[in-house]
Amino acid sequence: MIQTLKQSIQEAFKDLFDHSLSLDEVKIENTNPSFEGSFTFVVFPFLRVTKKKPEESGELIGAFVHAKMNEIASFNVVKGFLNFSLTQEYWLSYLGELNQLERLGNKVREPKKIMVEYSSPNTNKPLHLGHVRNNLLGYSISQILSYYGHEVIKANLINDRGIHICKSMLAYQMFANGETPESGNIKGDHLVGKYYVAFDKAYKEEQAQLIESGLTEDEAKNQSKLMADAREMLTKWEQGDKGIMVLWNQLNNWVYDGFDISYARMGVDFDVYYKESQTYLLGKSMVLEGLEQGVFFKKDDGSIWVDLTDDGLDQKLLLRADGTSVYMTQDIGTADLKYNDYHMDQSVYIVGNEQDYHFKVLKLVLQKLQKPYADGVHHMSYGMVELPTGKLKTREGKVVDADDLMEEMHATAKERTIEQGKADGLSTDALNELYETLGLGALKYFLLKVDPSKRILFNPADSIDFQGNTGTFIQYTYARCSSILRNAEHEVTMPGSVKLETSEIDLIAHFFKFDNVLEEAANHMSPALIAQYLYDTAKNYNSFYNQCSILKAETDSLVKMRLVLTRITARMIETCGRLLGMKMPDRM
RNA sequence: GGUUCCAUAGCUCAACUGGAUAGAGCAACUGCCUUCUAAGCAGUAGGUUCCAGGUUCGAGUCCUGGUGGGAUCACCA
Repeated sequence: MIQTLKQSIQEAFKDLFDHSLSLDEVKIENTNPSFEGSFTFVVFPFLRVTKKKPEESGELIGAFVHAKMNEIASFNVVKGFLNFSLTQEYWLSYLGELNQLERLGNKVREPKKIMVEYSSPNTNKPLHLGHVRNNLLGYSISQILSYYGHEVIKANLINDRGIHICKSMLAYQMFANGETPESGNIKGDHLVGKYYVAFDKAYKEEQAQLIESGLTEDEAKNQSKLMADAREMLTKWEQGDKGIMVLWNQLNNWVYDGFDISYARMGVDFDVYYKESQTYLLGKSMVLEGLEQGVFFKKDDGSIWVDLTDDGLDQKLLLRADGTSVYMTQDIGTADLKYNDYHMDQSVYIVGNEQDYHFKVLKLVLQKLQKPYADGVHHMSYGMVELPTGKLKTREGKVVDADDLMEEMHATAKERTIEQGKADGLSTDALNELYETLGLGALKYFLLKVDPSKRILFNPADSIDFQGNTGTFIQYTYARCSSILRNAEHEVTMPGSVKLETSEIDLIAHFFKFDNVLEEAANHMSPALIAQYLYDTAKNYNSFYNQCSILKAETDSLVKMRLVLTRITARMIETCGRLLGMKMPDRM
């Protein structure tokens, strides 16, 4: 349809102005809602070609296209904007097509194999709100890419080694008295996180004492026994010390058990797990290889660096003087391992924008090593979640815990449902499922509707809304559609000719935009575009619902057509909701 | 200080990548349940798009320079 319109305009230029335009030059936009019409062609850029005033040019082109295409009911020109309205017949036949579709939305023409790495937690503490945004973004982006037709591998890279892990291990040895998740009746990741915080507390006390005894801050840091112990533990770990390995495995397994529960509740999953402990050695060897090839250089103390000053960056450390690896080292190794496993076209990292620099370096390093996958490395950078007091910091207890948050959302959903008197007639199990669907739906929509690149300010004092532009509103609309479809006695098939109201045309025209939205969302990896579209879908439907009677419409044909509208709305909401990882309730 | 991202209604966010009179939600106010789910709908009010220039038919969007904020520039991960 858009294609035909473009061709007609192309012909109009040929005929009227003897000028050939490529189809790419002809841009069709959606008409601004405050004007009449559905599609708009802006003539301003072509005034040099038409050599006429904007209005006159618009009229000429409009008349030409109108005569040529019988889908076009009318056109109007406002200043340099040529607006086309389509006929009722066209919209009806389009609705009929939609009703036949197995699946809503076009697929990508050239599918790619894409790995999406997300979550990537550290095993020294439980997940917090920041991870929740990461998990939801990663999962949703995977869903969108996959639905659009790409082959997607969801990967989770677990940071299971390093000094931070040793800190919680050390504190566990010192303070835990052998506490286990069972004995303490505490989720494994929370148990380990507790000792990570305990380490920080003990460390701060130690520092305060040292400073009190007359040392400067720097001296105090250097003389810290706790930090020295942690470093020693890291060295022992790298040497494979038996006792350390046992402790390490035990704590990590507790954390994994905890994560599994949180992931399951969030509704996210992974196709493959990588662990830093399995990739850092590979990274080291790649760095040494690069050194041999002369891509990197060695400083006098034996540390290995890459010089990126020609690329506008600084020199960057790749391997410490003592030969131990840094963050970059393991990421180089992981990139290689991933590619050897899957040979994907693109490798997407869902990681916060605080690491923009890191990923710039990583990509450059891989390019310098002439890895075939280097160009496919893409950092999907997103904004941090912050509290009114600033960044989330587990060590300082300034954190919104993921499990607590999900539990609160569930509780609030329960409260609201009971308040509304909608909890009657459902079993306890069904109600619990509903609260979970509503609570998590509100949370997911809240985090995903925001442009990923922007940071989110989360104020724990004001709870996440259940009214207005919220997940609940979307779910409510879905439940409303379901209810109507349940009560319908007619078949949901397209009738013959019926007259469409404005609100009905608006809704159909809105469906028309979905292909475009899906493509944009996939190309930009932006669930926010889907969320926005979902909201508009619900908004349009509710407006229609309030203006038009569906089951009691004047004629059977009207009832059928409106049921089709309802069914497609429900499918659209369900489809888009799935792309965001949101479940839809049949009733609420 | 270098690099980089951001600044839109009281608050939280949009604006189809340069298009028409900058739109939603929350909060405030006014209507609408004997009728398919009122967690809804319709409406009122709320704006010098941080400031100053520039580019052009046209700028919240692009360029330059300010102001304010975030991130990063570690032998931390």
